[in-house]
Amino acid sequence: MSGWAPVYRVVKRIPEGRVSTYGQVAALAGMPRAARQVGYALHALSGDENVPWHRVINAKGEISARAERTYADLQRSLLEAEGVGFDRRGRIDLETYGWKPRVRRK
DNA sequence: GCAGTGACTAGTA
DNA sequence: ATACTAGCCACTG
Repeated sequence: MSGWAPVYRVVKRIPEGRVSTYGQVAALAGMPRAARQVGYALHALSGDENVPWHRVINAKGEISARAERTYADLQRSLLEAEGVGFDRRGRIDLETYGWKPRVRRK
């Protein structure tokens, strides 16, 4: 166990049907420049933890790709089950977005 | 302690 | 809009 408790606490605070970004979580956890570490922390999650890791996405409003694509698909399924909508490009719909993405959509 | 790595971001071309 | 680059910071070997 490492010092990721603040990160997990913040992630647990994300309401159902909403999403947050790595950078936002990092900032709220007190490590504004450690967005990458947030991803690492979630990856290190055993799964038994009660952490809604699927509500954390990148600044573009998309699900970040990782080694195994199956987990990305699972994340999308979990979000859709909570009522989070996706557009054709795989972006989260602004309706369910907690804040605006940094990049403009087409 | 140094080098490589990654579920990130912001900037530039 | 996409592709590449440079910072970023904690973990691993």
